[in-house]
Amino acid sequence: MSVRVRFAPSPTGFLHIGSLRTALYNYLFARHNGGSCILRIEDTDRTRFVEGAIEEQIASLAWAGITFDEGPHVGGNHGPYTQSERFDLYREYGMKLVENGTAYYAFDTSEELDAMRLRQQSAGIAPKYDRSAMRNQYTLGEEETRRLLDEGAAHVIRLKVPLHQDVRFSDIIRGEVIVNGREIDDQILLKSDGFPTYHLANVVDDHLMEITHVIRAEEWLPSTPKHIILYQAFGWEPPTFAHVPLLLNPDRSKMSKRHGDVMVKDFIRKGFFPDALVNFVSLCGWNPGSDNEFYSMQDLVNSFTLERVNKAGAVFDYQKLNWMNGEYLKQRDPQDLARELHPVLVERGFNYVDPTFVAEVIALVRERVTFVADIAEFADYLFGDALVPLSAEAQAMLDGNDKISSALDTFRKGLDASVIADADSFKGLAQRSAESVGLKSGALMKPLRLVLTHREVGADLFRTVQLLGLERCLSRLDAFTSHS
RNA sequence: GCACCGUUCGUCUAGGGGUUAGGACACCGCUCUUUCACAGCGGUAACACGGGUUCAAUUCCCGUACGGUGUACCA
Repeated sequence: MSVRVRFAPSPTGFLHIGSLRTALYNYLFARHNGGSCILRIEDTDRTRFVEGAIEEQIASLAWAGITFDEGPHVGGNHGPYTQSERFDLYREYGMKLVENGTAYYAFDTSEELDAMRLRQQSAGIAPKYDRSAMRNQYTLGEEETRRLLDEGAAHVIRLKVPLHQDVRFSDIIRGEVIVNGREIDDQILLKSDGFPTYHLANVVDDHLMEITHVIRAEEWLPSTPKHIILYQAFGWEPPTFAHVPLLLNPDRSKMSKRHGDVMVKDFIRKGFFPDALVNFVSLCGWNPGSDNEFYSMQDLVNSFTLERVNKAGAVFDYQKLNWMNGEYLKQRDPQDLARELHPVLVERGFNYVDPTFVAEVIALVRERVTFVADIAEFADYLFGDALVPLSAEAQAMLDGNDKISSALDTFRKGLDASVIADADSFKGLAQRSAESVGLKSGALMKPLRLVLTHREVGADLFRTVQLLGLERCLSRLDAFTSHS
């Protein structure tokens, strides 16, 4: 039987970075095994539905290079892939369980349930549906149940959990997990609005869609026994489970927006490369047992196995992600990067944005920044004529320093096309200019950089001068001279 | 509270009965250098604790501690 996995988000908001990783692991596992990766939308909670969320999540996944073989957007033989479109199915399967005695009607109001939990809490026992004390099919009797149903009373259908039975399943990542039946709640399967809960819909769909491996976040581990019971109740073979560890905040709690950006769209907006993000995220909780840290999507597909997924949660290290993006930045084709940077430059109103020129600037400065867009700020003096104001320290260094002024003046007089064309000529001129006032050439470089770029740090000054061009260099030197 | 899951440098991790416990990010230092960065070299830094089992345990077992997740008519 060929592998079939699914990624099953709910359309309640933007795609979370943790979800991206879960989707990625599903995708990698499917590709690695020549199987299918299915997208299923779990929108059974009508109150939490967010307009446009499905589209956003699919787009974020696609941005990362994660595509699906079946799903609401691409079709397939096991559709529909949106649970709200499968509404009737769940009722039908829920009723099968009522008929075979593994599920039952319950009529309790939420107030009654709250009261029950309160009672249990104060009695110091675990909150759990009390089948023998609440208002349900068993306590009310067949006749009364029938009557309530006939008169259209609000009701739910609950799973009848076998009390005296250990539930066990094998998780690829965790190993054998055993839970005592008495710990498991009589989960609601069908809500009073007729919609299924996650638990029912999930099991029914995974079975009907012939899912072989359920790869999902660790937060689902505690409810997996319910799902196993559900499979048993239906008489179905459960899929293989693999619960992947959580992505964590620095304080080791479940990763949330409290500590920084967590939505994929935030990472896109910040300018991360999709392959850098995918590379980084794949290594949060998994590694192929090698010291190499750089993997293309194809590399990941080739080496991914669930057996090498870690058990413990991983703190999401933004700093290391930045580093990795910088590494990708250094390997990208400058021409491609120029295309990406262009709109940013235009938006900032720069006028030196010829693609070839921009690519040269990128090649010069990219090892100093993390994102392509940073280059617009880092090398603004190359893209436009307006310079940022000099810092106070820079001003102090240049002001009233006769030696430097004089050396700069000498430099300006000697600057011509031939100097700009050749690094040695440039260095020679700088040296002569400096020595003319008894300075070392190094002592002139900083003032020169300040005058030409208004920045204290930057890339190689000769290359910078070259890219600036003679005209701009002269006019900036002149502007300095006329001020001093 | 109860259930489940987890625990190797600050972080991501490799490893696994006998190792100088390896790599990466970050940090510190040196080299290079016109600055910053890159690169190169070097450094600080970890097996949560207690019992077993064993000739030997960081590695296997059991506890404890700590942490996380779950405990909804949410997923």
